Amino acid sequence: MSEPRNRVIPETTVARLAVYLRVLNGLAESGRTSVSSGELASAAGVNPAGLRKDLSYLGPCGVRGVGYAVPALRERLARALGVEQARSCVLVGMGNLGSALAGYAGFGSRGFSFVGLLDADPTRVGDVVGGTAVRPVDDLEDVVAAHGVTIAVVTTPAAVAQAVCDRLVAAGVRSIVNFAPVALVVPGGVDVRQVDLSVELQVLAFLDRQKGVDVQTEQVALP
Amino acid sequence: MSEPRNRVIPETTVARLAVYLRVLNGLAESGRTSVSSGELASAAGVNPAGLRKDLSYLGPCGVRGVGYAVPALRERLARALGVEQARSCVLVGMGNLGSALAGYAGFGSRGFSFVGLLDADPTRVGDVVGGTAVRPVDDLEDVVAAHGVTIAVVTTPAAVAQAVCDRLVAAGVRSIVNFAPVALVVPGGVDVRQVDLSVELQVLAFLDRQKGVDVQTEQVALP
DNA sequence: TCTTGTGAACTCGTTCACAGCA
DNA sequence: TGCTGTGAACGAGTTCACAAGA
Repeated sequence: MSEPRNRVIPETTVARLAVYLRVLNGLAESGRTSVSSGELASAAGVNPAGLRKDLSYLGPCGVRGVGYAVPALRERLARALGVEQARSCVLVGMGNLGSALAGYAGFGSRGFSFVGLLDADPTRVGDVVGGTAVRPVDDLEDVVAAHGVTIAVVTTPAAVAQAVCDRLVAAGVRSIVNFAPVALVVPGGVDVRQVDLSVELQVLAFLDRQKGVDVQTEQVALP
Repeated sequence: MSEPRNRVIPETTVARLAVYLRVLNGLAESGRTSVSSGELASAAGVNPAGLRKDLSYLGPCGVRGVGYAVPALRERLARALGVEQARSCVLVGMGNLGSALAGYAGFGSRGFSFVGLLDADPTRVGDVVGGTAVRPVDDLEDVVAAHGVTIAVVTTPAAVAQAVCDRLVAAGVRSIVNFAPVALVVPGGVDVRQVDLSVELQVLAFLDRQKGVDVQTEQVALP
């Protein structure tokens, strides 16, 4: 059988599979029909052996001595990631970041559709972002129930993120991406992925400063 | 001495140190003067032992039997992360996401200042975001040189990200946070941190779907 | 006695090297 | 011959358990 094996797929691998799928979509658009692990790996910015190991979690999906068939692999990945049918999500907090995410066309093509954009600010309610009208946050429970939403994105101010999270969980949401800079407390069975944009910058600054120190040290060491 | 040891600090630890610092800032505002590893860990969403190990890279900074002094630890972390003096950054691509990042007040308080906001679209040039005026992307080299910028944020469309990256590197930038969904190719000595917002959502969707499957399986298994 | 600091064990993910097969 | 698929070696990071010390 070519069905996925009973192995559990590590989260790190799932994240990379999503990247491979994005690259394959680009290749398919260019009319490419076949690709090697080396080429795919360099386009995705990973090690070729690692890419093959990642794909091996889905069972054999290439041809030895040749490479991978682009359309077949694309379909295989899409199915493994569950991108075949669009998944309904809600987004709470239509500030700058929330608006950016809601307006990002990339989500639609990757199997996500925002069925609810919610904000507590009455002046924002009614705005149309990415084709969807912003609704008052009081509608949260209604929207989640009406569409059977299980995935939510939180882009509220930190101060209200936990309260919003509690309401989402109570309404039936089981998976949350949190952009607010606080650690959310959730009951078991609920997944939270914490994304802190300024941490990325801070890590980079740390590495950058180390480079600077190294350069200084070298300069001091030189005559 | 209480100076940092010569150990190399893992990137994963650096990222968490930034989170601890954020939590400490909140505690300091509340007037808290002392905190235990357990409390700090739960506020940051990590394991207490791991937190202590993270802090130990900076050398001993707590009091056994008591905990950590909030102001002292705050200063220690700020110094380790290099947040004392503001670092100059440029941001290229003032679309939705770029505007959101540029307008995010959190960066200022965390030691970053955007000295250049650049965009290729003439209709955006002149807009003021977060107190800084948007300039044409042609000014890239001038801005980088004038401020000695070594850190850049790329929020352009994917199609032009590599070209922008090449210009940044040629101008002297050594550290890049890339939000465009392509793997940037850079020479040695240049760090790139790739952030793909839709990958977060995709991983979450995968986990969410697995839960659904598990539930279904359970339901099938029930009488 | 309480909490920190840390070596040691362990788990997880990555890399390597080569067997397997068109 | 060439590239995939994968067990095995390796290394990084996390967790544990306890010694050290206020």
